Amino acid sequence: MNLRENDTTIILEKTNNFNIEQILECGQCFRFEKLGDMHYKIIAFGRVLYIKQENDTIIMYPCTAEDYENIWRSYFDMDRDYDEIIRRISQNDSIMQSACEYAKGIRILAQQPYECLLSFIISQNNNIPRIKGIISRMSEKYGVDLGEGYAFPTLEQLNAATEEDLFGLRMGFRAKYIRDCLDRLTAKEVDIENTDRLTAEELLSELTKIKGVGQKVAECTMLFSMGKREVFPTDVWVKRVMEQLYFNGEETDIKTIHSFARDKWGELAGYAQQYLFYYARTLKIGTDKEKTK
DNA sequence: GCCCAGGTATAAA
DNA sequence: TTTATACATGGG
Repeated sequence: MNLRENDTTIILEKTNNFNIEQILECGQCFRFEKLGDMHYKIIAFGRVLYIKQENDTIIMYPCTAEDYENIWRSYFDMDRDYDEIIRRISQNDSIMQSACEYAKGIRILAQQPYECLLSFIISQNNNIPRIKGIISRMSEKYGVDLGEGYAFPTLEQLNAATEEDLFGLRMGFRAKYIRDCLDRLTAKEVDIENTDRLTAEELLSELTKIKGVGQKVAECTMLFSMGKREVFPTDVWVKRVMEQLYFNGEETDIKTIHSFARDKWGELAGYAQQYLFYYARTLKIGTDKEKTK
């Protein structure tokens, strides 16, 4: 992979396993806007980034070499060998081979834990377009104006909001959960910054102290912002695709799915999960209007 | 109008 | 311990 640059644009050439549409639309983050085919606007780390992809060439702007090295390189997980991951999780597994072939451009982003946690609290029993809307309204009202968008509000900024204020953003019953989360982070009852030394199990019990945070929200937060690649968040789509393809159409439960995934994919289960999620949701696998492609 | 959405808290059995 | 239900909102 070569890298060229000028003042405000970064161009990456010959990238592998990078598809900006799949990366953004696979349900791991919510602060992006589609501008055109393979052309997106992202807000993260208090910045607006435009990104356009043509085959294996990626253009990012405005972006200095320093921005790329300090922020976006790790955000897009550029130093990971995804060929190797796909090889390992799909060996002797024709189902995972299909999912990886379909979604081979996915990368698991390294988001900020605080933003990720709040976003996935909002995500519960909710759909992606509406989740994006709620987070967008929250950012417009409480976040910093970046000129071409609003930053995700900091803990200090959001602390100005009462539960009623949050409810006014049309997040519904999740308002009390967000308020509880903010309170516990402010009181430092829950620490989401220094998590590298904690196991996924330890982090699960830490995060689930927060009201409205159960296993699923905790696992998404761990996978998408804390580098815990072994967790296997299991939502309705993952459950569906697992039941249909791995459990022969039989109904099963989360526990069974988790131990199956841990045995089969081990420390790479998070990647397997994300390929399956995109595969299942995009093709509507396991529903009556399932797409055949 | 109905069903569903990257679930969880709470009550009841 | 497991199972049932409420929860706010809006897209399809």
